[in-house]
Amino acid sequence: MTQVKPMRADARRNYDRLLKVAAEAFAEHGEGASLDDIAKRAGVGSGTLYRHFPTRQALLEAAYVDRIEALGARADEIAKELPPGEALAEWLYELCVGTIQVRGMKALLGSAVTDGSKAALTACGTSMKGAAQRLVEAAQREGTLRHDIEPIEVLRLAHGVSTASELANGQGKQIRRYLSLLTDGLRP
Amino acid sequence: MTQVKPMRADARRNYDRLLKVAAEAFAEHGEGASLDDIAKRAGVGSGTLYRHFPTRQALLEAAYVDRIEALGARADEIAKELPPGEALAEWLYELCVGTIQVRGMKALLGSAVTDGSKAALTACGTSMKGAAQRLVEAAQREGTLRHDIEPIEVLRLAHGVSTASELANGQGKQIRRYLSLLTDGLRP
DNA sequence: AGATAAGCGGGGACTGTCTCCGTTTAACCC
DNA sequence: GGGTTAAACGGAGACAGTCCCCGCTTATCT
Repeated sequence: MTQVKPMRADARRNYDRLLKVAAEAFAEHGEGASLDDIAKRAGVGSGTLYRHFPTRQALLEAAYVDRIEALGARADEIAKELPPGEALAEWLYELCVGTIQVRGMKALLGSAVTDGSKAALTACGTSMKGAAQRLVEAAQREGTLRHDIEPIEVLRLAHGVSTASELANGQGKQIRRYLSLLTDGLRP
Repeated sequence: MTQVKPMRADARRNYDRLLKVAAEAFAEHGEGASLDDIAKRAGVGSGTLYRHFPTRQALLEAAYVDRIEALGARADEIAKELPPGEALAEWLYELCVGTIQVRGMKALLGSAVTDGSKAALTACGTSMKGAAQRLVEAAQREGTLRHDIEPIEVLRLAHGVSTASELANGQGKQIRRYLSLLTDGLRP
């Protein structure tokens, strides 16, 4: 489903450059980075940017899908190496680190787990929810995680932990600490 | 230290109207509400707004100090009615509810507990930290709360819980649930 | 090479922020 | 009351960002 017809060569070139520049810009200035500026730095007009990516959200998502999907794949790797409970904790840790370090990703992951918006069906949202579901269900089967909790709730809570850690501003030192508080609370 | 010289009558009038309108606007449109629009709705020029409140943050704070201080006072009321551990939990609940319901307050409370910015010394930051400290220390003395946790960390974690609850979008139903997860994790 | 439609890009309308400075007016003194 | 003065006002305008529109360019196919 990537594309019914292959893109024209120039379109493809511009698309790729925009993505590359956007990832840098969002990482540097956060999700509020100037879109016209991204267009300029990619050497295209703003019209081109808005045609490829109608909203800021769309660009944000496109710029980080690969990273998100890597995180999804990472869930399965970790699941092979550690017992379910620890695997979940470790994956959440990596998720939080990513959320904080790559500045633009916070907004993206946040909207991916927001209830009630139409953003629920984005590619990266699906990927995250899938990964979370596998780890959560395994941990519940093992008996190290409460049964009265849904995968998406775990993602939301992890987002909360990221927010709290960000406030502490200690270059991520707090993440493990705060996350362990959460996992303690999540035991049966 | 309210004011060395009393304000001129017109200045005081404008100041008050701005505050009233600002509280409404922030509640309605969130922290991003248009400042020029607030000025217009208050019937003053934008210059007047910016003279009284040099930054968005300043206006936000001025608009909600009374609410914040009420929350500070509430801490002591609750402390009289409930044993320390429960008192802390109840106060955090009210704090989270306020954070979510009054849209503009989230940004304000967030920056109040952010480490490393100069915003640390704001009036409402001090008020919150004081209230948190009293409840946290009481609970620790009682033995229902870990000793290796600081008051400000509790505030940051509560902010995280608010964020997570907000994502769930269930009109605050999740708050108790998510908060109890946190308090479970915070037990010794 | 020529036809054609996909794609480009930047000008411009619009919204919001924030400052500057000429004008107004409250407060004080006689 | 009337005059003086400094505090306060207000809105024009410079600037930055978003986003759309439409005449021009160019990749692709024959």
